[in-house]
Amino acid sequence: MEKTNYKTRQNTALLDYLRTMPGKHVTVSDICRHFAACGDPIGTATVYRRLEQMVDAGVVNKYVLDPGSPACFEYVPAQAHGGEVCYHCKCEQCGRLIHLHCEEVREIGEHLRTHHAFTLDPRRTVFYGLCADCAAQAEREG
Amino acid sequence: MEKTNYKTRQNTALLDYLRTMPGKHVTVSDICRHFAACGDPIGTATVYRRLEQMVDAGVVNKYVLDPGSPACFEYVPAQAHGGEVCYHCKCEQCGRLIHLHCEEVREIGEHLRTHHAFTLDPRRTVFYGLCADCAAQAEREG
DNA sequence: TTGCGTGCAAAGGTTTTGCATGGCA
DNA sequence: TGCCATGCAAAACCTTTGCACGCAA
Repeated sequence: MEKTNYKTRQNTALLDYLRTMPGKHVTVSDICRHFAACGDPIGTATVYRRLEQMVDAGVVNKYVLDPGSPACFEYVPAQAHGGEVCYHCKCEQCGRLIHLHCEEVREIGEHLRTHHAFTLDPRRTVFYGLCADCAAQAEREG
Repeated sequence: MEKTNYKTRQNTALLDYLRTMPGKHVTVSDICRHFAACGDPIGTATVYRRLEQMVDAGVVNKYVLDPGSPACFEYVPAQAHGGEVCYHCKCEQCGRLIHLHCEEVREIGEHLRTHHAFTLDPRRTVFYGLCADCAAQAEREG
């Protein structure tokens, strides 16, 4: 269902920028600040619109943390497209993003489909929680 | 870290209302509309403030789905306090929210903790994908 | 009487949308 | 030339906060 995709300066620049940091997450304001600093500014609305397209196309992942705080976007490396899909764990404390390639984890998708009639979308699904460091710290603090 | 807790009309009414629908999701505007219709209105700010307290106390769960759309709140039945949380599947197509109480699904948390040193937070984690109906429809059209 | 709880209104922030202009094809 | 993409500004939205008043203890 991808719409037309003109090759504009902004479109190309945005994708190139995201490609330089696969797996890293950035916010819309991060992106706008970057291009503004480069002397090649891109409008906020345009960034939102292009990003939404990329998410639909599966090229970019979108993560929603808290309401009020901006959403995070992340470029998905090419090898992950359509083949090696990975899940993500996001630490609520330090924001660290952990990639999962474990087969056991992927089985959850199978379980959901067969037992719950639900087709899981790994691109959109994020496991939230605490990473080892932050969990240990929370443990100490009580 | 719970603060003082006066027994006010609003506080009691809100908790009573939530208790009538354990496991169901409501938004802040849902709540306000309900009490306004009852002729016993409660201010929006108050609802937010009391809800935040209840979340801290573990009496209520808060789910953040999409930015822009309101957060969902859910009363946690007494027997569930302290661990018995459920997972959620959100259909990207029709927006339907499905509750999961399956033990197999919950095992994913165990796996993540033991094999990936990640402490899963079920209250924040939402599985995105397609429900049975929408998946079937996508199949036909695709 | 003390101090928290309440509610209104306004602020704060992110995201979306309307509309005229500019650029790709 | 036709039409989509862009960008500015304003709107829409949820949520938080400031402040005066009311009510529980």
